Amino acid sequence: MIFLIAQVIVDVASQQTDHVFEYLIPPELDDVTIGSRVVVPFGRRKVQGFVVNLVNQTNYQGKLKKLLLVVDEQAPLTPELVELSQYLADNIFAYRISILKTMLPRVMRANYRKIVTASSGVDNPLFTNGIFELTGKEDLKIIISLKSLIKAGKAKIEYLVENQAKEKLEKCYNLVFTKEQYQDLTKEIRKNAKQQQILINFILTNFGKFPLRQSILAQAGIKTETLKNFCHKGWLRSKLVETYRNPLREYENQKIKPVNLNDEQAAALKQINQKIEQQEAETFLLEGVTGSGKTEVYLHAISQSLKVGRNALMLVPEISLTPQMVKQVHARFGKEVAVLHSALSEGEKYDEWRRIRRGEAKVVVGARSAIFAPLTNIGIIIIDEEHESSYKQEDTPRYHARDVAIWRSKYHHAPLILGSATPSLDSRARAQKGRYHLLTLKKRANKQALPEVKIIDLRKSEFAGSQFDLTSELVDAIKTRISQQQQVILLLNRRGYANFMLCRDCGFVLECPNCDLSLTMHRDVGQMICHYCGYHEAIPNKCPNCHSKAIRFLGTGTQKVESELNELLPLAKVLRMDVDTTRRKGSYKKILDAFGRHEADILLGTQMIAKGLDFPNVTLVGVINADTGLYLPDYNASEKTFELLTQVSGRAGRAEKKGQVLIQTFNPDHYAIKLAQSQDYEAFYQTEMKIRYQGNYPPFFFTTLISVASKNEQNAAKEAFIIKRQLMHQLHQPTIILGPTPSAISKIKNLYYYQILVKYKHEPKLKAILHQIQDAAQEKKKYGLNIYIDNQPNRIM
DNA sequence: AGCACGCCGACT
DNA sequence: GTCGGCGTGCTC
Repeated sequence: MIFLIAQVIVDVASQQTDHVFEYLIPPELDDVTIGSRVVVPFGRRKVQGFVVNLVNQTNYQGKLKKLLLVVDEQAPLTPELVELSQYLADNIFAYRISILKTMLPRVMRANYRKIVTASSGVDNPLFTNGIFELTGKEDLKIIISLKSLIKAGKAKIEYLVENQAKEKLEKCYNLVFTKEQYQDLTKEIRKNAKQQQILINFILTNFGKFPLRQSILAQAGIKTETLKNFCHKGWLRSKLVETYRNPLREYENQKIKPVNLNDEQAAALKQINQKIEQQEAETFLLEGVTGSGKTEVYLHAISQSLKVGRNALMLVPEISLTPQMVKQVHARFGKEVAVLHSALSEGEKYDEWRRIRRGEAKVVVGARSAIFAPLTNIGIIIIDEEHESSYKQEDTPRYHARDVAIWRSKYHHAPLILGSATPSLDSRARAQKGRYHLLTLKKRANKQALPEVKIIDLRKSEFAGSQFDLTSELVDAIKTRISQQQQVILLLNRRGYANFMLCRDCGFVLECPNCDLSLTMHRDVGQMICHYCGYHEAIPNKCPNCHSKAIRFLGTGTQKVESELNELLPLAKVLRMDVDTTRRKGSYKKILDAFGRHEADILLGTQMIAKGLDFPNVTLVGVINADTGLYLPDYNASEKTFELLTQVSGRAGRAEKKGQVLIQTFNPDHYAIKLAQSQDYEAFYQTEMKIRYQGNYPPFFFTTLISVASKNEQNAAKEAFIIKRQLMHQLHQPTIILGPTPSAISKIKNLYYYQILVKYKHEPKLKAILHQIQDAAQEKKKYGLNIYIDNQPNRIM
């Protein structure tokens, strides 16, 4: 079927352009398909766009323009992804173009340039080599004079759409003679030309395997100069071929056999495999205690999917995409694996993505955005640590990878596994209702007992040293473990040295001038730093308000605990891991590798150390303050605390040696902490559900958060009230509308935030109303009002 | 979004 | 007169 017209979503993110624009397909571009990336004329500019449909009829009254270019040989988006973008646009209040762009590697975003070229004979000092490139930062005067030149026909403006995606090329060598002819050539080579002889022998022994890539020849010890020489003599011909930047190169040639499953794992797998074979969509919630071997079940399910000729997609949280984990999957599935995560360079991401798109990779492992991997024929989707909040993107498009996974699972008639030791209440409740199929793993795979967890009541404990951070009990336990050459993980969910500066005379707290937050003291850099906007100033030595010397730095961070440990345990080596020590690329891996080699006794860090780490020599986990997240004004504060404590406890005693966990808290009777102690997820689930029911919170209600931001506090509040009135007008019982209230951090980067929370059970009209609010938001942006809509937000603070 | 058109006040 | 400020409307 030949189509005449392409329907295109153009790369202009705005309300008024958030629909298809139609273009004629010129005969030379008849390779265009649904999902093609194209360049089109748009007004007097040129923009990139994506073809979402091909048709033969149009309702458009004006004259259609023609497509200018089809950018890629193979359409980057599959028809499935094009369809998915429409579903998401309807549900997450984002422009379709923003969704299409997030589905692709960053290098496939167009680079737009505007170039003014002088006509021949025009000599104007503005131009260099007859060209002036507009960057958008020029003086008004310059723009005016350029415009008048263009008007007078003395210059032309050109709009360029550049493709940033570059393929890596590698030199490759082709044969030009027959084997016999090469054999004859051997005689022409002088006896002392060792390099040439090596090469000719190589050619003869590897005959038939050519063309060969430079990298392979180099591995065989053949020098570039010799190859050049042969090409010069006409004995070989070189050409450039496309190659992949391979992030997994270092893992090549390792293959590990699957591990046998215990009866629980096998029973779970059987249910999953059945759905893989029958090609039926079903969501499984795999609830398994830490160390129960969920990963092994995933790997078997992936094998099964490959066995029936289908592909597999697996998501893991960014933080647990450690080399350890990637290695494991790669060792099992070898070259069929593609990985997608933030540690890859843009080029590597692009190449891994292309291997997937071309069907060369059958197993994809990646972080959140890998849920858009252009895999076809998916047989299984897995989301590990499904409770992780990082699966929801925090800025637009605010998609949740879990929702996308459910959509894709239905599209492909493939099962979806959501795995966790501490499932999100949402998922667990759905399993209760029968919407998900619950599978449980209660035993640890290596038959190790769960670690023994003890709570230390900070209100009646003795402290080691002069500070009130480390109890004697914890420090003694650390000493014991270190004396036995074992290692310790310590969690403190706060970075910096001290949380805030307080003046004892006037009560002044040093705050960020741009945000509604106190500044954190970072002693190593001598600065008070805002953790939200990065503002910093020197640490004061007297109160900035009353000039009293009686100032105190209160609240403990990882830096302070680090120095206390150095004081109390001068012989112990401590590695600190938080945002401050892992900012540089690769430093994360460096710290973990060093700890793995036992170059340190204690790993002290924020929540980034709580998840997925597997160090067999760690037998003690200490939580320095379990209360940091407990009283945040958010409905899921208990859930997050329980999750964190359970996850971090799971780091202890993963091998033969029994683990021990010590949790320091001021709230030893809080249910989240008590149940984390007994590591009883089911009991926590039951308790928390009652509280959610009483408070009308998820999973009993759906939520949507609408926030309004403005430089002017009154304007933000006023707009929020207008929106509330609009909602009240159209929504009914039992929908609850809370607010507007200032957000928990009412000012960030000099913008004031007001928010409204809509809690609803069934509100079919809500989507339409929110779309109206979003449409109106475009207009209000002009007056400095930003309106954000977040469906099922992670946080409602 | 970004670009042009068009209408109105200010200034050489 | 015309320069240039911003409001308005369109892009297949």
